Amino acid sequence: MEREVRVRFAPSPTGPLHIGGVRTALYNYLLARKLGGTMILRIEDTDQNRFVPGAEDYIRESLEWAGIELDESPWKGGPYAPYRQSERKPMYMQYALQLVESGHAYYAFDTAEELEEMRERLKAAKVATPQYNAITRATMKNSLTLPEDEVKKRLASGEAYVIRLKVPRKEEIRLKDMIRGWVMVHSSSIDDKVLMKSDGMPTYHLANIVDDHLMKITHVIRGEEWLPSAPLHVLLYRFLGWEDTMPEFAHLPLLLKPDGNGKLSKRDGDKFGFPVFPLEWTDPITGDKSMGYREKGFMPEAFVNFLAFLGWNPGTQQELFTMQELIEAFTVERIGKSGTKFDWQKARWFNEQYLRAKPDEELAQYLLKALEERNISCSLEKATKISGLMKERVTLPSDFWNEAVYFFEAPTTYSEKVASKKWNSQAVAVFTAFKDELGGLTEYNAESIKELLNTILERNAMKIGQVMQALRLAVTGLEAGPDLMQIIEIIGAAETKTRIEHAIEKLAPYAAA
RNA sequence: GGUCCGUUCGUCUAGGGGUUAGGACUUCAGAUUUUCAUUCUGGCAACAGGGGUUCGAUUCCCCUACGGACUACCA
Repeated sequence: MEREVRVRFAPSPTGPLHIGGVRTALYNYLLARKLGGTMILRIEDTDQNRFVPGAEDYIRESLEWAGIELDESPWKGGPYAPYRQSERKPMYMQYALQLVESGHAYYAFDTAEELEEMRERLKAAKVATPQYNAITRATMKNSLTLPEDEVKKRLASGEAYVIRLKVPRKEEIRLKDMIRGWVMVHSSSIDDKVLMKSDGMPTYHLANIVDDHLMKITHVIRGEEWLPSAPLHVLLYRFLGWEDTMPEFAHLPLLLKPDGNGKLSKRDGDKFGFPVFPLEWTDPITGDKSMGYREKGFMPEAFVNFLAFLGWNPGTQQELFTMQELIEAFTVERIGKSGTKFDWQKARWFNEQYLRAKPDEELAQYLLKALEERNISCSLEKATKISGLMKERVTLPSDFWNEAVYFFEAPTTYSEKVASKKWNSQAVAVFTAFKDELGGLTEYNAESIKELLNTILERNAMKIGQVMQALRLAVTGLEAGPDLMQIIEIIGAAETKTRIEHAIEKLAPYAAA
């Protein structure tokens, strides 16, 4: 009984998709592609109260950016459309009614106050888990306790009601999870979950089973937070008569906070100083901004590679994977069982690796963009050269500008440390000759510049190590950076001359000392 | 509280009845370099605890501890 593999990612549009969600989507995608199956996205918007404008677009854009392709989705359509549960609303009631008719569900008329009262009562009676279940339902207002004609009357009068699942009192429910193996839960620990809400919408529990069945889903990969309700879902498949085509389940370990307490949440981004969302998000109500990996300058390939390794590994020493390689290497069996703490350092490391693998000319685009924003003109050739010099020392694309400002702007301040240690009259003598002769070079490049410097040093009976730091100081104002001769080549003879002259003037007190 | 899930270096993890318990990130030291970074070499660093089973347990079983999730007419 080999069915065509169909997996789905089913987020609800209640806010920005967080990286845990992206990882879930990624694993679904990897499995689908690995097995030649279909990747489906379904929007779970059965809670109208929690709808957040823009969230759906955010989900689409995030997945697109990450390179997770959808074969069927609300935006693309597909053979099982619609792919928004709100648009599928008319489909659910019949299944709920089917369950009522077969005796596996019932109508309940209890008000919110009555439910609250019941819970309070049970709590007072020291019941461990106050819930609407096989025992307590006998004391509530539902079609199990009310006379039949009373129920009909209430229904006919349009009174608000919900449909609840009639969970068996004593039954061992077994569930096979691809990651955890057999999980056993007793039905007495599950309450009579609401299937249809009083607003006519199904709850997640009903909707996801109905849709997964109708959409012929074969594998459900979702977060571990769903594990406790998975037995309930098994029950639903059974009562609906769909047990033989029930999908396989895989519950992913959670993404945890770096300090090891609880799952990674929205607020952690600000707290720890790294993004927890793929894209920047502005809360439509509060206007609060949350940073995103894309805006931070992460490359989608690095982001995906890093995410894939949060809870999964190929079992080899290889760490850098393209999406295609991930697809080939991915297996559910190699997903870990335990929660994974988020490691920002490692995330940065992945981005560095990807950055360094890029050709200089491509990296130059980041620099060019930063320059454009500041109205500084620069040729592609020059930007490419600078990028090549900088690539070993950047983590994020923004570093290209941050670390290379001195290529475009003369220093206004000088490192005090180097000035006091290395700036002296002998060095100044060398630089004075150096800057004057620089313009006379027939061939102007890093090599000839170095040659010139060496010649002058020889004349003064000095060694290169005695002046390099000071020269760097004069040209860049800094104490560290890439090869200085290359910098001087890129900056040009005239500009270098000006900078040295300026430095000699400004640093005169040090030379005198 | 109850139910369920989990626990190998600080972090991500490999491994699996007998191993010097391996790698990566971080960190430290050395080498190279005009500096810093890179690179290279090397170092520190782990099987939560207690019982079993076994000739032998980090690995299998149980208990404890700790961590986490869930416990809504939210997903």
